Amino acid sequence: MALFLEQGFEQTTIDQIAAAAGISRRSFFRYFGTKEDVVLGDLAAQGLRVRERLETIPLSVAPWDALRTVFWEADALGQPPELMLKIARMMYETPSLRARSIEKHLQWQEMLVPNIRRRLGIDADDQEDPAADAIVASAIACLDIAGQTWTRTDGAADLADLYDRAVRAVRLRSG
Amino acid sequence: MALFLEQGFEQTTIDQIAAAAGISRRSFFRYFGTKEDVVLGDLAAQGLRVRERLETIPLSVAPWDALRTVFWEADALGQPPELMLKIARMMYETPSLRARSIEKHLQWQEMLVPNIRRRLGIDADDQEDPAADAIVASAIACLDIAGQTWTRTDGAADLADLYDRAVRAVRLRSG
DNA sequence: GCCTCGTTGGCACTCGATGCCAGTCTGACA
DNA sequence: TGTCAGACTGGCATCGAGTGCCAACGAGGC
Repeated sequence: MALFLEQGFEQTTIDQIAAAAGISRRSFFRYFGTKEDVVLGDLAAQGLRVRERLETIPLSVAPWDALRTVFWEADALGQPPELMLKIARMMYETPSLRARSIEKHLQWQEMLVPNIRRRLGIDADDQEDPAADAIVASAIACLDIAGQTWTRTDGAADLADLYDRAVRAVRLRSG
Repeated sequence: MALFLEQGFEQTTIDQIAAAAGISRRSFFRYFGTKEDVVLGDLAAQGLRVRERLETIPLSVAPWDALRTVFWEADALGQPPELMLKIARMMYETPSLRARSIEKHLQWQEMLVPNIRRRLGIDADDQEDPAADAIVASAIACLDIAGQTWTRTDGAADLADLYDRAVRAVRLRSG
């Protein structure tokens, strides 16, 4: 990660990473399927945690409220904000990273939709209703936008607050 | 495209495409920056058209209504549905294609947000308001979900109708 | 001491993508 | 008609990501 931040993601080769980590190039690919996974590896595991947490929330809670809750509990940044900001900025500026992160978020989608479908009372074998998918996709989009805005303001604004404002804008009748 | 549909996107090499097109491998990369561009090349141009069309819609029209209008006018499929279905299915099933298509849609985002900001009356130099970004991102997410649902139902449902249902689900107060 | 299994590293290879250079074609111009 | 510029093309070399295969090493069980 230090190498990435120092000289850029695309400019850093696997050879450099392997050398810095004291392992062989071949071993690197045993731990990380792709170069992007070094940065985005947590996202997959985080998705699992979000899903598990979502299951514990009563089905009576409306989709948007339930999603809002689980997003921020599973967040658990744990890293110093200054570092997070640098990583986030790299993510938003590197096309391949950005694409992969969205791809990972699509996996979140698959993990969360079944629960949201139940929440909406949609038949399990109804393939045609886009409601649950749309809500989850929009919620994740808002999460993404919140992060993007957060980086744009150099971390000045509060992430959760930005998310709320994003959701409000999307769902406001006057929009 | 025939090669892709026949043997799959990833299984098709540039050499095969070049040979089939009667050009050299090197020339291929002069026409298409990447292999994905063969499938997704239109998306970029389509984005430009969407933006231009959006500019012609009075600022008094609300964001969601304006976006809905421009999405379907710039659609212009023009292809037989059976073929579109196969291509769409390939797009949703091939990770690299899916990632690139999302990347292209992110470019749409950048193109459309300024107009939506004006529509919402947001100051041009207000970096912190996520409203316009959130609306555009959600709308594009709904478009994506509509397409995905459309493929899942083998093209049975109407695409525009699916989009409307997706948006309605997202914006419904009871969600 | 032997055998097994998991981890590792090296090697070769495929494939996407890029830079460089030389050849070809066309159209303008004297 | 000869020539010159510029666009298009192909071939070549190269880089970097990612994969398959096999041999070597080391820890632990029997």
